[in-house]
Amino acid sequence: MPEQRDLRHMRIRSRRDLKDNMLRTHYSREITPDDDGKNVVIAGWVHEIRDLGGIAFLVLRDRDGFVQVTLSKGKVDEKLFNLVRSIARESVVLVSGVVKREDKAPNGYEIIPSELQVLNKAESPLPLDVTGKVSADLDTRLDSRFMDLRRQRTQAIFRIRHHVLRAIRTFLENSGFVEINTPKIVATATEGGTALFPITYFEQEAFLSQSPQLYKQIMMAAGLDRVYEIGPIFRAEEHDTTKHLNEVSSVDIEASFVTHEDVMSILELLVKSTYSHVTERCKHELDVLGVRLKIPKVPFKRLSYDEAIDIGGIEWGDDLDTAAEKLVGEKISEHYFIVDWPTEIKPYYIETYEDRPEICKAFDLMHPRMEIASGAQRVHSHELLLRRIEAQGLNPEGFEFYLRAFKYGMPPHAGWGLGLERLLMTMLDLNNIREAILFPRDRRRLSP
RNA sequence: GCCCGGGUAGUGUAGUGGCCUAUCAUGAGGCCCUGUCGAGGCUUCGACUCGGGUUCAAAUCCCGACCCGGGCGCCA
Repeated sequence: MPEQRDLRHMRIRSRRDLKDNMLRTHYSREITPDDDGKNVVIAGWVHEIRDLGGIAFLVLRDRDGFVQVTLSKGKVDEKLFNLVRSIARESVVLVSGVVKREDKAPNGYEIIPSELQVLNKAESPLPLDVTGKVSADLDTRLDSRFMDLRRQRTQAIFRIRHHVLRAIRTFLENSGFVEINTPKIVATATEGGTALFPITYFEQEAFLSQSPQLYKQIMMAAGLDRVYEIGPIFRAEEHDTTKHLNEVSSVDIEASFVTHEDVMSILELLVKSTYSHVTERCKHELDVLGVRLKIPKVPFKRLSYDEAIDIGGIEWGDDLDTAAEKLVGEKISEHYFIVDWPTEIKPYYIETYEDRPEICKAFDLMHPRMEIASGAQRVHSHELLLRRIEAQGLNPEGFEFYLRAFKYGMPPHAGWGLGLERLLMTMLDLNNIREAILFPRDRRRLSP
């Protein structure tokens, strides 16, 4: 059983052993001046070559940073010296050599190479400048996203995105949430408003999911109590702004035996803990982006819809338009909630106040720049839910799979959905939401 | 979809009727240079989105198409 032997072999390997079997022995950050005299193999991209005639410097870039490889004429093999001078930037190389402590070198050390392999040549000219000397338009950058991601700034954004996701998962995990995955190919719309992307599902009509709303609610009937999902949602709206995308990453939670107030606390604590985590773990990245994070204080301000429209200068029953959103944002100037929305402008599945059915237990989480999340206490009575669906002019037949879950013991529950890209965009003060997603899908962009 | 602005070397820009065989930076090619770190010096290469029109003359003005940016709308 050769496979079994391999598996056993794998299991006893330490990290060190594994590394010995890889092309490189060290990432740039793993080398210090104290490694003076040590043999290392480093690998990465040729960031720059500075050829001074008698001495040449190759700046090698890997995931973690830069390493200077120094070649002095007469001290290294002449073939190697000439090879280095001829390599096109952004080519992929493997360098074996000795670490030398050197105060004149950028990190206090440099590599004196004994061998250099060009693993893959890069064509020239490059589609955009990686070093940061010349800027490029977002459109140009997105066309060559792989190259754009080699730039420090872009990479910083996506490393922070990784840490934001980690922080969210850790927080929800510690709060008793179970991660789930729900279908992205669906048969019906979740709610009335937003447009859906139709797709062909064998001989049936189907759509890309606009929200996991219905499925996460069904999970409340499954008795999981607290669930969350981080996944894509699709909206076929023809919007063309710096804060909308047609494919978004949504962070959704749903929890049983709680009120909308409870999930609002969870949401504000999650935002706060995400900011803290990023502040602690992404110092370098924040520095690259020139962002100084202020960790928001909880509880966030609660603003009623009535107060919000008063500041925004709009009529009762209207949703906040861009101008109103801006006015309120400027006035509050930190994260806040808008609560107690008119029932008629929110979806059917939101619970109304018993004494005032014209307003409902919905909330939006706002950053001064824009909305970043919305949620509510849900209707959990089958009878009431059916009436609300009909009242919104929707056909209950399409919701049969959903309504069934409310017939056999559905607990009271509440939840919310948070736009990951908007969280990132507001956190890092990015001016376009497309900066916060690797391969944005918008009205005109379907590739790469 | 509407309003406004724009499209110039691989990239980012200057140029609003003749001074444009088009500026600057970056890059690429060649030469010089033994401590660069946005290396430097000399040198060469490389572009007016497309189609139509006005004019003696168009990168520049007009019309149309396509594309891009900003604002708004749509949208939770």
